[in-house]
Amino acid sequence: MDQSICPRFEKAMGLLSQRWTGLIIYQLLSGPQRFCNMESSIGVSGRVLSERLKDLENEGIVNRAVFPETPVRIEYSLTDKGKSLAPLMEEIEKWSQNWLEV
Amino acid sequence: MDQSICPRFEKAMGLLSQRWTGLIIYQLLSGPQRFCNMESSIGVSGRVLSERLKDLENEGIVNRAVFPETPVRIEYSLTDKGKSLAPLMEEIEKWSQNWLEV
DNA sequence: ATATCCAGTTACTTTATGTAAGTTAGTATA
DNA sequence: TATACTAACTTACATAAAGTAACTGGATAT
Repeated sequence: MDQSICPRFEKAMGLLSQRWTGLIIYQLLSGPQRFCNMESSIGVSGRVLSERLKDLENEGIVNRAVFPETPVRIEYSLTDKGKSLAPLMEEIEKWSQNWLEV
Repeated sequence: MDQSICPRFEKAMGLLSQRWTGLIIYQLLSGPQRFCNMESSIGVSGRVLSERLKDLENEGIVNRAVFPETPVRIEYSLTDKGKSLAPLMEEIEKWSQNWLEV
């Protein structure tokens, strides 16, 4: 294994190539979301969603806000770092529309 | 699980979120590569590299060319569909440079 | 008292990936 | 003739990641 690939690029790929991470970010680009909402709209299991949201929070990509209502409301949203992924998501969208069949 | 996410986008994400797929495409953007070369430059095991290259060939993203030399030379390269991922890779590169530490 | 809701967590199963050795074909070397 | 070397895989086995479904806890509503 030599040094040819930029470590930042590798890290970014490592993030995006985690299963569900891309879809989670994509969903959050349309606004803050609740846990149960993401679970059903993305189709990811609670076990993994919980894990991914923690990772993304640790990476500074996702923010977690607690509203002590009844029942408790917790909103996940994108930080600036997270929002800065919008152009990348648009590229994926464009490519998928130009090159993929349904 | 509702219908909110475009199925093409989901498929694109499904491809990119396979471990190693992004790095394989990224490496191939710099030109045709041989199996043993990718194995060492990316750091992926032969078992998975073989699997990924077959998948990408089936998707029409990668082309496999056999040169009957001794020992045999097999070159993997990107098809037009594969090359069309360049802008997306550039976005990942840009984002990683702006937002990630090494 | 029982049930409901959200946001998770836990235990257990299935799938994906890593590791290291083996295979095949064509030379080259001893 | 026998052994060795190379590239490109494949196979068998071990470990890690993800899926599934049941469960928890606090606050209410029936």
